[in-house]
Amino acid sequence: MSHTLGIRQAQKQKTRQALLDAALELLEEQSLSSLGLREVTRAVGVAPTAFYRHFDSTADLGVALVEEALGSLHAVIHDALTATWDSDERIARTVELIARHVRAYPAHVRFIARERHGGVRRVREAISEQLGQFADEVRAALRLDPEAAGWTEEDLLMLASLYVDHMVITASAFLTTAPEDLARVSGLAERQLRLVTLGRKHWLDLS
Amino acid sequence: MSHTLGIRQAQKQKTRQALLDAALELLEEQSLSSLGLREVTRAVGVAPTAFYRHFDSTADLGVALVEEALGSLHAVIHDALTATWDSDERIARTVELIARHVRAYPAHVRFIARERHGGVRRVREAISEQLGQFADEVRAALRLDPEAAGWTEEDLLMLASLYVDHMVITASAFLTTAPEDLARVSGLAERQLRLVTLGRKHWLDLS
DNA sequence: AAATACAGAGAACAGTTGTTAACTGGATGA
DNA sequence: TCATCCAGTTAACAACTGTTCTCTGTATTT
Repeated sequence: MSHTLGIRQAQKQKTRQALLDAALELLEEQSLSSLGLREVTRAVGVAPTAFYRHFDSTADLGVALVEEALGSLHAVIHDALTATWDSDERIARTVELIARHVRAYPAHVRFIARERHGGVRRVREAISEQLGQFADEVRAALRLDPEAAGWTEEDLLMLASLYVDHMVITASAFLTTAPEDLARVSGLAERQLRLVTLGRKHWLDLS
Repeated sequence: MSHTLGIRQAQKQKTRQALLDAALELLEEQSLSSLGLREVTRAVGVAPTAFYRHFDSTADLGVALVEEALGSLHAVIHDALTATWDSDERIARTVELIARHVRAYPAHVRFIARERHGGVRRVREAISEQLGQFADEVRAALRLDPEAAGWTEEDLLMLASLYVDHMVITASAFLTTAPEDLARVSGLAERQLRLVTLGRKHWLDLS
């Protein structure tokens, strides 16, 4: 049911995307709070004033980038979690999934890691909301597992948050690791996940 | 053996500290990569050129801030880890220690969380080095525990990294939490630590 | 075919930035 | 006491910033 865009709107979206792409690249070596609107338009090759046709400010652009970087991940996470392998293989595949994603979209990952605690309030809030949503989706997926019997929703969310935070940390670690050390980082992340999973198995032993 | 500084050097250190303090405050609502040298000197009330008597650039100042924020923490961490309470109380006290530190030095904590993945390479590296050192110190402390029998050094470092990362995340969470929700965040962090500790207890069950 | 909407261009604005050079005046050391 | 040092000042620079207003040309609508 996707309505074909007119020439005009199509061109507009193209410029908008060019601005987002240019910004993302410029953000590889600086933070959003130092990104200037002129800098972005210069990189794209349009007049500075054209920026205002798409965004109110660079902060506004940042919020759009959050959507671009995290919006499409919900489906991926859902698939990864509902696949039912045995525990150890599931861990290895999850870490591999993260590694692939970082390789495919390094600039997006860097942006999220950087701006999660960055200097622009609205962007922090947008990221926080998305990650909170991830945690809740993970919690829902964990609920389906037989092992979740006896767990409170609160404790499931506690575990889900641990997983999500660990995912972000791992992604960021992949980003700053030289190619020859990637395997070491993978191994580290896997063992950490295995330890957490072990804790999960014994959570109800006596509480 | 601390040699009394001359009037001259004393005054110099005083302005230097004033620059660091002003910068730290300005950094509460922006990132280091957008912090201008004139901005800092204006806040202190000295001429812009005076800045160069103390730092080459704002990146240089950032590295100094890392030292100020994390340098004094090694001793604190050491004390917290060698104290021998039983496990659950130890966890509660650790989380409480973090909460206190965040309340006492919020700007320092914010700075570290923000610049850990921030836009200035040298500062990222300085933080990474300090956190890596923390992890190694935690590993050494874990080694002393009877429970570490049978553990490889690699696995101990794996666990230590998990603790350090969790500490940073928790500190950052305290920072962005309204006073009435602090208890909830404490509870969450404690349960996560308890789960990790549970995994630790069963790590050698069959590997 | 004519009227309108609107993405982008152009020019100009006041204010900001980092950095250089030459200077001042009080603490320091001979 | 006198020469030296040096933390901080003053003034000036070219370059840059976000934002405003006015204009243009083409796609869209009537």
